[in-house]
Amino acid sequence: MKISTRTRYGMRAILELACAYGAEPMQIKVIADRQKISNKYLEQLVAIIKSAGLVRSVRGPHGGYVLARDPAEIKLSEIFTVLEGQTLTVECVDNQEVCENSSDCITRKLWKQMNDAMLGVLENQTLQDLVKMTEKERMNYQI
Amino acid sequence: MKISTRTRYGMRAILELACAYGAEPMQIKVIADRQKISNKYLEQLVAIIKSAGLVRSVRGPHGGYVLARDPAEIKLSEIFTVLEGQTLTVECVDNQEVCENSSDCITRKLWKQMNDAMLGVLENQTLQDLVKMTEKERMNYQI
DNA sequence: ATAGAATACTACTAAATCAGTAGGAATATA
DNA sequence: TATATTCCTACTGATTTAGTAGTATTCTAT
Repeated sequence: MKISTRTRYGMRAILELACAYGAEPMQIKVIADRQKISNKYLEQLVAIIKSAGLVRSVRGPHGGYVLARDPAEIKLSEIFTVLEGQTLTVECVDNQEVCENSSDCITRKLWKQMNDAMLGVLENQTLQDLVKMTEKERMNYQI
Repeated sequence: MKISTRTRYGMRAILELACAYGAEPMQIKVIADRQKISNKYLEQLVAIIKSAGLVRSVRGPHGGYVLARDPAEIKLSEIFTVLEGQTLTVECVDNQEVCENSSDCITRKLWKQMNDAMLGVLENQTLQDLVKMTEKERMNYQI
């Protein structure tokens, strides 16, 4: 059970944009270089994030991408869902109807516990929290 | 991000064996029928569980499988790991060396939180807990 | 105007994984 | 010896993943 590269790259990319919130648009190329991600692949990932309304784009020279909302207003769960899909463990957790036994399935209760445990982590943090951690990390590095 | 069918089926199968702990060996066929799982596929899954030492087998007529240890002594994390693999979110969480940036990677901290959240669920429950829930569920049904 | 910088769009692909199916070998029981 | 069961291995179609590739579109600056 792994988080896809798509989600890992996408999260790193949007964190870059969150760190640059309020500044000039940032280009795919810049993010790709910094994060060591394939330029072309990242293009597609950012397109996904954009179509979800999390970032806006500016075309042409000096263009790039900017975060669409304040980092404090973007929960990590929202980003994760866009990139990885809604299901965190098993489909029947979100959608009882996919299995007729779901109402009294014991293992489903287990998957739901795991699901909710992850969801708690993602719901209780925003991009702003990651930005702060990034800044703190950079300070440590400088000292 | 989904838990594989392998893990879901395998967990249901071992729960059947846990419910039958102390009784006669239970055959693949019986489990497969009850859980509506392909017989042949389940054979392979139980083989995985067996090679991990969680169940023992008895060949020939009246044979089948029995849980190798008391259900209370088998943590759910052990079963999950055998079926799904060690990684719950991202490899670098268990294995820092797979990425040179892991030491100051902010997103890794996030994946680790999610990882630990799930692990907490799996570490703090044993098969015995699922057996009890199963019995309770059956009682509700009878009333 | 036009060159160039950037995003936007669409199609293709190699590799891996998943969820099985299939068939027969080995072993124990009655 | 017939039968019930596990054991072992090989194959397969479908899907997903992590890209690569090429071109079209849009905006800016000169």
